[in-house]
Amino acid sequence: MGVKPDKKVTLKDIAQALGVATSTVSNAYNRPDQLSPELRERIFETARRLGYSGPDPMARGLRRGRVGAIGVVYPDRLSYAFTDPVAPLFIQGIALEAEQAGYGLLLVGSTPQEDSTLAATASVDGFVVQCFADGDPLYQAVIGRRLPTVLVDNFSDTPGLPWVTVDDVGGARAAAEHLIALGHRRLGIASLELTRQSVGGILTLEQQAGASYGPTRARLQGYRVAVEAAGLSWGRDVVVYECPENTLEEGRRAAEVLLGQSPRPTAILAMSDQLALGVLEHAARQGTAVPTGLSVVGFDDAPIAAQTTPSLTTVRQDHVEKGRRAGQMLLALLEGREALEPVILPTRLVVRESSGPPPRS
Amino acid sequence: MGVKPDKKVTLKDIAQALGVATSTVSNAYNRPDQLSPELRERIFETARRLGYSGPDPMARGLRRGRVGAIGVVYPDRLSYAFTDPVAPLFIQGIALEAEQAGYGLLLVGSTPQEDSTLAATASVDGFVVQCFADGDPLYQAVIGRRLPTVLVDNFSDTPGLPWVTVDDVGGARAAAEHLIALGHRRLGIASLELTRQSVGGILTLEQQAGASYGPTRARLQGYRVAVEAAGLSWGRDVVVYECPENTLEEGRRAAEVLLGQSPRPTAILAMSDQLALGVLEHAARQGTAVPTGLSVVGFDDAPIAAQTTPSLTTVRQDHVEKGRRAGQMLLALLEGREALEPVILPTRLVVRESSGPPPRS
DNA sequence: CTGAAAGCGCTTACAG
DNA sequence: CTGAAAGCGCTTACAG
Repeated sequence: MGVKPDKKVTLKDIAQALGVATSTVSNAYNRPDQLSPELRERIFETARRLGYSGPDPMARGLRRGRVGAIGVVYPDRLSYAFTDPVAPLFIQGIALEAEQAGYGLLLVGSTPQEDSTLAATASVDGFVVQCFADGDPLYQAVIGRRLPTVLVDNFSDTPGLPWVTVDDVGGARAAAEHLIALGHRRLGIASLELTRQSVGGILTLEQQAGASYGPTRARLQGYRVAVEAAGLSWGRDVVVYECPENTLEEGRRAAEVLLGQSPRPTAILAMSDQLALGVLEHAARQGTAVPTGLSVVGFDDAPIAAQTTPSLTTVRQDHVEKGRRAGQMLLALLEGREALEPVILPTRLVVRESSGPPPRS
Repeated sequence: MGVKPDKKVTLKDIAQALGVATSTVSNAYNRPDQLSPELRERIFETARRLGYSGPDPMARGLRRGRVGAIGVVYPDRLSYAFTDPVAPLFIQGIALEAEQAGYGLLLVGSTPQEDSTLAATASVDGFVVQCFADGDPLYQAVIGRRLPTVLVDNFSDTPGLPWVTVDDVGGARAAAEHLIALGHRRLGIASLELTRQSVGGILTLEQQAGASYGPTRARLQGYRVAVEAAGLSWGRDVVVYECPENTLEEGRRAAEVLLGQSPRPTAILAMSDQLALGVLEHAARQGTAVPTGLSVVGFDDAPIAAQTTPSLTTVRQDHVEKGRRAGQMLLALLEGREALEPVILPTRLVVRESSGPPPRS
């Protein structure tokens, strides 16, 4: 340490040392116009000398009812958040707005102990909450705080809070339509989690109906609309595999299982680029050429999607913008401005090299 | 909103409603063993009914002298942090430790207004500070807080605080030695910033001597040791181009300028993978084959380095581990345990496809 | 321009 | 097991 003082120096100490009232010292920091520049400088000088680092943030926060921090809540362990290449983009978007307004970002996730104390005890002025499953205790803890809160990504039980989401249904539909238009008649889906703590595997129709995560549910629906509009049977021509985690490994496993089905799918729709990259990896290892032997379509348009070989056909959503909008909505609430209207951001199919006609057979 | 109560419900309200002392209500939340389970349940029941969401974090923080948050300070605008593919890994490392101990992560950067108020007013128990240039006001503001603080990445003026860094000198040296061993005699360096708010460009020897950022200085030194050990002249055989930002675009520009020198370098050492990827892009656009026409070596071993075509030869450092160690050191301080010793993490050259012998000429 | 006083919402010895 | 009291460090009307 070395710098840690023996006892905390407070505003009061400065006031005493100078023989002025504490309110005057407070004013020196918060209302420069309320005292002479000379006195103000003497106060700062004394503060420096005594090692006073300015008003204590917690005491000030308590008094003012504002700390200057936005809570960004991740539905899982925080360390997992950074496994996903698009999570940083979303946070960047929030940061863009927060830094303008002078707010910091408090990242909150679940703890290994599975309690939700962090959300219950986080010193923040409001929350941005992303993609929770119904009944998640962490989510309940956040809502229980009754702070200004913005919901991101298709919540199923939105309690009247402002929200921003993306057109998951439309994006998924466009992805499936693209493959069907190319001639594919047998599709595999590498799905994100449907419910909390799912174990993964091939899903029955009944299990699919129980999807609790908003984006997952919406994307399944979008795929299905396209499939049925083309006269195909969702139950017979499509296999859905649920990945218990959004990782490369699970993407590989999904590909392995899906390609082991018979009849074999000629294309795989992945609900994230992360999963799609795993599918590409599996294909490369198996010597399956993409797109001639297998078509792959992702979701997100992560920066890496354009850089892989082959580059990835995917559904683009603007994660930075999603974060910005959420930040704007929350700041409007925090600053007492008029609440912003909910927003549905567009998605857009980006066709690259990983999709093509199915192999002739 | 909808959920915002008219007036804040406090612990006192619960106590009054039940006719017990406030301390009893407080105990219900903090010391379950201090009262009967029945009374405790009645208290929670009343809290639910009145819409009390538990003890106010700020008041509790003020009283206890602890908020449960670690400040992670980024030397620039926070939104830039997520431009770098390795920043999330570092944060992930800190998160891994913080979530174990029940701490949240408060991300703090500079604000567009260039003041350092956020660092001065952030409600945190301690700081992890990464890579500041000498005299940066944001850094001064953090140090001025006199909170437990851990320094990451080669600080030049370390005021006796615990720190973790990596062997930048050794890594850079290994990278340069690798190229020299392959036969390269003329090197270009795509450098990270040397000082705050630098404008970039080719650097004179004198300018190089003024490097203020620790890692930049250390890597320049490492490259130089290798160059001079091989009997080459640092001033004559090496061109250093400073990139004012760590982005793909600046990497492209660096390549453009460096390859415009005469004699032309046959290899480029980039101080980050991000810059190296920019160099690769420029080469691809110019039709310069890598590694046959140009060798490129990065720094970091970001996840994407293995995925590019050609894959990137680079210096590996473990960003997650760096974050973990910083987190461990800070937590040791916060929890009053014995301070951990400073750590220098190893770096290691990872040879991939982007480096080879120079073209014959 | 300056100062005395109240109070933000809680926790913690301490006494019973 | 329960309660009265002090105080964490500050800001904000308010009076002068």
